[in-house]
Amino acid sequence: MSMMSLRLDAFLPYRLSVASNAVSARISASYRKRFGLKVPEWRLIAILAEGNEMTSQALGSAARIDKISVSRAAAALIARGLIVARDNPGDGRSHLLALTCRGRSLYTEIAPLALAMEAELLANFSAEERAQLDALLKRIETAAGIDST
Amino acid sequence: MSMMSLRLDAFLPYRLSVASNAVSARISASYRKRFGLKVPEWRLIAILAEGNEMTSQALGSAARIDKISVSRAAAALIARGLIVARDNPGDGRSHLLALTCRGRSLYTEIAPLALAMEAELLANFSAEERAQLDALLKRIETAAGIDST
DNA sequence: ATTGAATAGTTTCATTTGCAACTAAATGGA
DNA sequence: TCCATTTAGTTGCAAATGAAACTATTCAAT
Repeated sequence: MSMMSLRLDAFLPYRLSVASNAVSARISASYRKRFGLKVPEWRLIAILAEGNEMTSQALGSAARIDKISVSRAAAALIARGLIVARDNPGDGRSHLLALTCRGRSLYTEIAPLALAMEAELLANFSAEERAQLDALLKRIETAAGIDST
Repeated sequence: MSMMSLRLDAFLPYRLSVASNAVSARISASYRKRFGLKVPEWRLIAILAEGNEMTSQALGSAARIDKISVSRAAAALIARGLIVARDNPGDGRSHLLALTCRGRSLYTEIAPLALAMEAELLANFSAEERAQLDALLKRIETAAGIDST
């Protein structure tokens, strides 16, 4: 039988891309419009808000953003006074980046909004289903190899 | 309690984007390298292979690609002789697009490869888990609104 | 029929992105 | 110590993408 059936509709990369784009279009458009933040900028802020100052590299690996995008996103955030860079005492090539007060305060504005939008999206999902989805996505990532720098 | 915890790591848009990018990086890089096809081009071929000739619009809505990208992808495929356009007898503004022999033969080369890569990715998933993942992704799409034109 | 609004598709232009080359600092040997 | 190599991060340039304007055709209403 030479008839292999590839229905695009049932093809994982397609499914994932469509779902991801649909979600992203909704949510990222919102913090883009309201706060002028692009996705990488928002991610950097979110990561910095979770902990302390860190280098571009650490930031990029935590937020899964390549170094070029980190560089550009950081430059934009610094220009807006949302983060600051200080020399890294341990390595003269890099800086340590941290949220400013304004950055942190922006974060405390966005985060609840982002969570609310996520909650709305997942309104019809039981806790178990959410956990399943999360677990399945993590397994997919692992299977695909964690290279998406 | 004013402490809302948004761990980027557990944030659905982030999770989806990372998973989608990881999968896409793997698979789309492969048919890009081997066949010189970009994602939209591959999608058009896959949709056309499923059925008969159709207009750009129908194609775009089936493949979830906006009309600009359809236009460009179709132009590229026509230039390579993988699809043909003929006047749409029913509407002078549009064309009917269909695979050429070469296009179909390219498809029969790629499709098994694509399915094999998908299978590899899902190797550790039971049939039930695959079905779950698929169903959950579809529900997410629906919840996010089917606008990702 | 004729005109005004809507639709299919393309093109142009501005923005975004990604790669490769670059600077600067650190590391690891001879 | 000095040189070669690696690593951190930035920048310049080319390709990709997206929004808005544009052309051509159809549709709807008079």
